[in-house]
Amino acid sequence: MKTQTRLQKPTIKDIANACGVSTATVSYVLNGKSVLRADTRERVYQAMRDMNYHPNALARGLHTKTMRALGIMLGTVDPSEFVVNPYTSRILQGVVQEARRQKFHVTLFTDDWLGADASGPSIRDGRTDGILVVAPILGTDIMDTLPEMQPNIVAISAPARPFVDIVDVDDFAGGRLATEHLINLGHRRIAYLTGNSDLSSYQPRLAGYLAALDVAGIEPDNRLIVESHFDGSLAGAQTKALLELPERPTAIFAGNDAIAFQTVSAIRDAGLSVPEDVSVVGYDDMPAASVVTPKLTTINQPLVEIGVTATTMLIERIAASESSGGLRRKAENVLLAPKLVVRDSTGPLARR
Amino acid sequence: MKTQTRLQKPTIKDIANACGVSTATVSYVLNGKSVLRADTRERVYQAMRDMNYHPNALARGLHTKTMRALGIMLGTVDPSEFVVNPYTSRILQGVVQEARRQKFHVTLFTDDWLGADASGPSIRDGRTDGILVVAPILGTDIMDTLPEMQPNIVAISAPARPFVDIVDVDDFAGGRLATEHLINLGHRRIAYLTGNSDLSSYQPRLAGYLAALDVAGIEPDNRLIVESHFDGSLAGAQTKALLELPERPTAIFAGNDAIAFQTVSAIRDAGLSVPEDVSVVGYDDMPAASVVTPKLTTINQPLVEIGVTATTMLIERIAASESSGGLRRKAENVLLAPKLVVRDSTGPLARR
DNA sequence: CATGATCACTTAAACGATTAAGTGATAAAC
DNA sequence: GTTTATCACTTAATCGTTTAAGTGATCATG
Repeated sequence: MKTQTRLQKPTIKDIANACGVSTATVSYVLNGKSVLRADTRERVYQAMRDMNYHPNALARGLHTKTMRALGIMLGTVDPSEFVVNPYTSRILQGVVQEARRQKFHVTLFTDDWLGADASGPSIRDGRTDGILVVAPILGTDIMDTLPEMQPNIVAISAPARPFVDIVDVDDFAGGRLATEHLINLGHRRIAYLTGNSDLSSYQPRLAGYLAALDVAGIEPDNRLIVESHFDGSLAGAQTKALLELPERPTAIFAGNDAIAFQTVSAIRDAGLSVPEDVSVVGYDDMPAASVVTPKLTTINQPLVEIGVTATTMLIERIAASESSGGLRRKAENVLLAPKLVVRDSTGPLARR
Repeated sequence: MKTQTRLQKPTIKDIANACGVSTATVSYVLNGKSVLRADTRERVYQAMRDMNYHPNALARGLHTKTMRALGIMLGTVDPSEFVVNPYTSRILQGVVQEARRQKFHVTLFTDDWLGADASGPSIRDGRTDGILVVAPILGTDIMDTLPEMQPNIVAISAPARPFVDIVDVDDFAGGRLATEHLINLGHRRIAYLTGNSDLSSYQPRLAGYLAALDVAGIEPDNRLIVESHFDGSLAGAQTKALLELPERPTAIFAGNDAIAFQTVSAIRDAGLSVPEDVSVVGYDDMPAASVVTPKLTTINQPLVEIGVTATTMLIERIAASESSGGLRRKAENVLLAPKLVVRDSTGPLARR
């Protein structure tokens, strides 16, 4: 039984036997933590190459308690959608980019996260050193339960919590930026087709919109503030309704580009043109925004940068917890600024 | 030193001690593989809840040699781009979707894959049960070296290899489909702005284009076959050149939608219109294709389905290798059919 | 020439699970 | 009343590493 042909992967023991040294020695050449004679080292390397040996990450991780891997918790209801969602996929791009630079792998958790009980198994099972929580839907309690399961957490686009680092784009600034732009063009009746109210971006963007109006001395009109949906499905009908108001808006601030596209279509369907009759500003600066006609004025969010920043912070946190033996660091809170991208869908208020 | 306060995560031993049973018993309640008295089981569950215990996946995986995790090898040069690449990101969506259904996690490997030596460490270090190789660039040798490092492999959009399952879209059919459509509209001078020749889709699509011409009795014209780049950067100038030919093409088959967008722009810049003067068909059916003017006729690839299929096959393969003790299965080869999506950028040949 | 350093390793105890084999008690069978 | 089966566990080996502590040889020191 002992002399069966070696079909199994070789272990450190096989290498040690082949070289006539102990497993400890092999481990030391692997990790370079001890002084070894050059010829021993070379002999071991040679055996590794000959036998096509690669260390087992589980055995190593079991002992060292580090895997050089980050976990990503997909905050959306359907995690597979997360990957193509233009918003989250660019964040993910930043994450992978920075993780790669620092030689970390990235694991997408596929568990169901709804309900505190269900959450947790895989985020603390040792396969990752820390986790990134991306845009959890509002109303879930994961942000309360997670930090005590896994201290190495950085959240993106999430409500603030003690002991959890947060990275987010400044939604207030974004809402204000878009609205100010329209005000500067002379518009005063500015409608706002908001995004979903169950996302954390809802409140601050609305506040930014209202703040801009306030500074300009414009009284907000509740009929001009309509809760739309980020998938754009509601925007057509809602725009139609807005245009049929006694005093119709001369500008529409759309909660994202998908809404903006539908808004533009609806405006045209109503026999009006963009931006001559109605200006439209979007949000997100998706690739399609620069390719449609008219090219969309929109708010660009530094999404890749968010991913990079969050990843940098998480890896820092992991390093800190390794050296400090798990002392809780106080939370950091980073807000990145969105940028206004002026294209062709906005123009000065037409004199009548 | 032994009586320090328990700040560490509890282990199976802690649970066993707390309940006055052996660790084996705790393990059995965890895995339900042995008959236990109901009250013992309940006592153990209670302790787990009280102490907030979760099993360590590394320790478990070390013994069982399975992690319920899939690895993804990003075949592109820059893996972070992979995530937003409209092609690969939809495949990834299918992968995550199916992995989630079967309760597998998905790990994005961030290693450098260029060069046979560099490749390999993490794909066989035990952290995943199998790997998916997505669209490796042609000319790399990973497809030769990988299978012997990790038998559980399924490749997407990769050149065929013994013992490696391949899932791909039928590029020949796609090239023929697009060309036939133009031929059916009466076109005979049909240019082809190909994609990058270093990708495996190049040859079969070109063959499909030529086959369609051949069936229609059209002599291929080398001046009409131009190697472009998938990022669209070359297409503008190349289209301009095509339009300046003595007998200019009446239709252009673009290697992908990005190329098609630039082609349409260039046609307009030349004072011509789409589809009246020149028909354009794209490839990929990106989201933007249905949003531009004119809406783009294009070839839709079942990308999500590719991801799902590949993942299903990989998980089957993993299950098979677990039960058969690593016997090599013969390779399967699945080709999925692309679909023609007719929109507004193609029209019948104008009578002159 | 005993003492201490230094070198180049080896020994052996972890890490946190799983699981085949063993055990003692009770119940059923003959 | 001995044997056998069943139940409900426990014992102990194992998975493949890491690493603190130990060891024997060689060399320099006072």
